[in-house]
Amino acid sequence: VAELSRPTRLIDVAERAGVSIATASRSLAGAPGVSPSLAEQVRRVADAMGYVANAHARSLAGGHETSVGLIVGEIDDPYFSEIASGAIAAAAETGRLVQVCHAGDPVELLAQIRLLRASNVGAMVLAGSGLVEPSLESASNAELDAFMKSGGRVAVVGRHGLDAPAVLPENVAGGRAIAQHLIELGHRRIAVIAGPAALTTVADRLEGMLDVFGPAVVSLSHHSFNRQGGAEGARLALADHPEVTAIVALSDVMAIGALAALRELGVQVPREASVSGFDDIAVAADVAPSLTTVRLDMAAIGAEAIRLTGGDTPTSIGTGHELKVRESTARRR
Amino acid sequence: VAELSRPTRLIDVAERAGVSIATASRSLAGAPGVSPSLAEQVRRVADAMGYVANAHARSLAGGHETSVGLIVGEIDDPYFSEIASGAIAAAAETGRLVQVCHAGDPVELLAQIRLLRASNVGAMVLAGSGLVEPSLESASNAELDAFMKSGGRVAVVGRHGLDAPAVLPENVAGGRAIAQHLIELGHRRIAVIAGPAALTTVADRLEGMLDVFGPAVVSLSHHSFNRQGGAEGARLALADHPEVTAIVALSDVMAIGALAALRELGVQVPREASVSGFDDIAVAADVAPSLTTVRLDMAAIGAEAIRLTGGDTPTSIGTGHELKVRESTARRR
DNA sequence: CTGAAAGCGCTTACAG
DNA sequence: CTGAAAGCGCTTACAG
Repeated sequence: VAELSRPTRLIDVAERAGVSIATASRSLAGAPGVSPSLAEQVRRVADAMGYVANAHARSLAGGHETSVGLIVGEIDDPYFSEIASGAIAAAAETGRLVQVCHAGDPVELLAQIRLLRASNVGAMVLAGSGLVEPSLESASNAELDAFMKSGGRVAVVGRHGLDAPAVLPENVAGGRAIAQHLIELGHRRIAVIAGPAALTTVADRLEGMLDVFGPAVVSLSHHSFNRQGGAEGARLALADHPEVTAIVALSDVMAIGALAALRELGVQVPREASVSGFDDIAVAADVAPSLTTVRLDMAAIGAEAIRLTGGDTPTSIGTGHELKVRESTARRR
Repeated sequence: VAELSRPTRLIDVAERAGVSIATASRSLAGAPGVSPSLAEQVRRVADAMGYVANAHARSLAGGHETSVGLIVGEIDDPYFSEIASGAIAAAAETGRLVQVCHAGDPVELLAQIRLLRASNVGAMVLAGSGLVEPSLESASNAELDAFMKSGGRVAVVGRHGLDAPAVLPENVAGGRAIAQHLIELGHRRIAVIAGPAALTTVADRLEGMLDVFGPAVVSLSHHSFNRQGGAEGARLALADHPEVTAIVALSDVMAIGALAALRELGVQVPREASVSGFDDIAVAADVAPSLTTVRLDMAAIGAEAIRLTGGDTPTSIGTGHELKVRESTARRR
């Protein structure tokens, strides 16, 4: 097939097909103004030559973008890798490629948005959480606004201070559901282990929980949104409040860290303390004990976000949630 | 900062700095032939304007590539997401962006390589396994060869039939290590649950294991390289060979599936049967029971692969392995 | 050391 | 319906 030392160009296809590059371009784009039979023939030639348009030239010339940028906190985190998986699959459906970037703070975020913009992606998806304090987002939002004004499409996951279509995970309702579950099990001395207070995701989940828990929360602390943070939170909570009967983590990954800490401390779950998570990452059902959590379906969230960058539905959509009761929570003894 | 509705261009910077675009280009590239003070001034202006070069124009004009393609099986799989995480971080060190693609079979692989090539990435990393049967790789290898001939850099993870620098996970040695461990624990009736026989990764891990196990293997079956495949394998193995005392999965994800199946069947691990995995994904320590496995350090593998696309070390490198003994394996009773 | 100009591979008005 | 030509934003020989 490809014996050439450089990719086949449009002009190669045009020559072989005996047409101008303008006609070749139109034929391959399916643009009007070419006789159907000629277009078909050009397409056949292009196929046979394994031709794929140079994305840079196409982009520079003002054609359609084939690449979309996806900004996550850490692809390593199952929450984000499941979103990315859904996004990559959805993008592939329309022949688009996904550029994945890490951005853990506002400075990195701004840098990545600029890089993505310079890379001339057609769209960007912000999968990371929005920030509670708007001023911290202002620089990156200005850059995104400029991107959108120049025709770029943006979609966000969660509550951002940005006028862009959004996929809204049901964080408040999910928080309420998990809290309800624990209250029904009789728990009244509860420790909440939260992620960074700066994130809207954390604020929303917390809001739903505190709504239901009310005074049952005896301890609330903020930690990194990872395994380590969860372990730390669990140790601190139990040290300061040994009377706690349930530990509520704001993500599954944190809950898994909490579970590990409790194991080390010799605290039996759920006999001596219930533990719950949030997200329902794939492995939540396989840890010990299996984790009671709120399912968000991150793959669907990622796929929807990609679709929002394609269509002309500038609205926001939710994606549901579902309480998953497993072994890590039990009636208070 | 950016009030414009379109990104700042080189010509904007040049005008503001009072120089030609040629001089501006050289200044920003750090190319020789510009007086240091002028270059410094241009850089200051560019910074102040938040200028980032249009990657497409740069690429078309023959400048350096800033994007690298990473082809994985499924980003959702922790094995690959950990590789991707290391790769993205390493690429960011040199200001490069990573395009992540899914390719589950030779046809998809060929399509993704072409798309990546058309997208004019400067380098590609094949993170998925090579294939035992060379003819199945020939089409994609031809495309990769053409890419390399035209100056593209390629690095692969694992044993591929391709003349490119490679990061070689120690699959054979790792297989031997885990097998040794089980033999030392006294197991002599062992079921091996492997991934697809078509993959060199599977062939290599198997080779190391069978070397040591010899006739102790009473059952060997191939399944999908995922949780489902592991569960299926465990059920089949126990149904056909109830005398088995150890189940060896060829990846942690498969082992987690096996653990789930055994739980459903009421088989106690490790009391009634030992179970081992391979890879040491992050969650291996947190499942129930925690998983004995071989640690490969995928993040390091991903980072090394990216580095191989940058340097001029066209060699192959290994990245070590380490037996991690946890709760899922025990002495035969 | 600096600049004018060609060219990368496309797409899209503009002519015919 | 088809083609010649301009132009996207850069980089890099080629002049000076």
